[in-house]
Amino acid sequence: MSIQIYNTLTRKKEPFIPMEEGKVKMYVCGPTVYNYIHIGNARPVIVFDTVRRYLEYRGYDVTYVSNFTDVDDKIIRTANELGEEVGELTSRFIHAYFEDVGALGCEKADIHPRVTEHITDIIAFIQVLVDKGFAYESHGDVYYRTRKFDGYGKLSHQSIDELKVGARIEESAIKENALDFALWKAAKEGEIAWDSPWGLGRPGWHIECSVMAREHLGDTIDIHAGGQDLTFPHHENEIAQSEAMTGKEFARYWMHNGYINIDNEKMSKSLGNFILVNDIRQQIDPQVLRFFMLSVHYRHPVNFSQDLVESSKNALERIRTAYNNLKYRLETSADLGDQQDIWMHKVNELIGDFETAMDDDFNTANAMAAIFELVKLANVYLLEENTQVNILSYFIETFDRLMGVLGLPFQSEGELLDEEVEALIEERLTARRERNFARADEIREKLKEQGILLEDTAQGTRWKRG
RNA sequence: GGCGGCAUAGCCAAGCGGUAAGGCACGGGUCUGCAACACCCUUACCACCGGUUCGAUUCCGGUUGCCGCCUCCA
Repeated sequence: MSIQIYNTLTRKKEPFIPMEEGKVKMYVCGPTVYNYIHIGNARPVIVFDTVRRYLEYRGYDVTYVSNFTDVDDKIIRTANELGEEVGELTSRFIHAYFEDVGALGCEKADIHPRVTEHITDIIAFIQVLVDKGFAYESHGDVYYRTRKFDGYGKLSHQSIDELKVGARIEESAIKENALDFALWKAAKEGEIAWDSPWGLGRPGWHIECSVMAREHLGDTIDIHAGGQDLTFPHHENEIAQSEAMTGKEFARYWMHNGYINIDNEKMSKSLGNFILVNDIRQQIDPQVLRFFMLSVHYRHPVNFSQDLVESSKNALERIRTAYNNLKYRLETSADLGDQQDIWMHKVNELIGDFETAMDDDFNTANAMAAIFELVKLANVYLLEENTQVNILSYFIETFDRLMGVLGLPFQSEGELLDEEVEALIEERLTARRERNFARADEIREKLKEQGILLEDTAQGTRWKRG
């Protein structure tokens, strides 16, 4: 069974068959860098990072491109307000972006192109559209002639006429049609600008993705992804631009993630109800945040609240505990060499469940259910008096692989305790042996205040940070 | 007005024709010197009304409620 992907273009799940066997070309729309990203911005980054990881797990060679919009109205406005150069502002927030999504366990794209590095390509692209009659110059701007492109509306499944009815855009004297959109914007006094055949100006928003996707991945790409709200107009416009330019299909699979809501309302910069990743990751383990986001199917909305994050924290803790218990048990287990057995067979079944879930349009919620079944299985195995190294190792290896796909690797607990703490643990052991439980509890309480939790197991006393 | 989504236990969330996965929380039990971890047990008339079907949470029609896109937006 191949991977099934829900394609916005066809509104159906389709078997995923890349153009070139074993290779995937993937483009994900990135942020406009004039502020720290909020957790809503982080969702597509996490979701599609996970998609990428799973494709790689499945053996695909993925080329992943994600852009930065580093020039646009909001950037210019913010730079003016802060009295900062556009370039300074954007590099500051690009840096912050990498820190934020890095903390959330997202790998860097293979290529992170920036608009300002592609101005020449953008101008050349627009020129072709003008030459082909798909674009026209007006008052120093250049607009896309939406009427001319037959497929306009095919992604958002709207006809031009329907769109016009709903459009809150004023009919403009500058544009031929209200739905025409800017490819190139004439510069206003003092704005950052580049020279072009149409005078000083800068690119419109939509053109950059068409150009950069083509530049780095070619005329046709396998997967184009982004937030649901980009479907229209952004992605619709990209299709119009790219397909008019090349005469070829632009993207074969369109994937869109749902929003993050706060109190059942969309979180957005314009509504002002956003939570910055930069703030929240100081308070909440970023892995918990990632776990939380992946606990819901990517196309569904997810409501954010402290309570839900708290329950995610406990859930993740259960997985980590099982993993650590397996590792701990390694030291006191028999090494009988490699041998197959019933436990490993059950683990394999759960790996199969995990893959079935992920194959089904990256159903991370179900994939996690498989992981929890694995947790249960591991815990039951740990109930056995005599555990074996090769079975424990297989559990551990499986946890590492599957959690790796979700971008939730286990952090090593390699840190050492200071001597004082070690001494206290020793003292407590002695106290317990002498059945001086008052002293033992006192020590445990004391260490707890320092964030060190002690657990007495059949294999000895162990500690963990809590 | 056009297009679309959602409504499943206290909470979160899968499932989408054969009487409901998983997680969190709660309660009961086992284990433990006590804990912690863990294990076992318990917990659902699948928004409402019709229809199709031997059979519907799952398909169709309608109702209600919530949300989104059609404007910058992940």
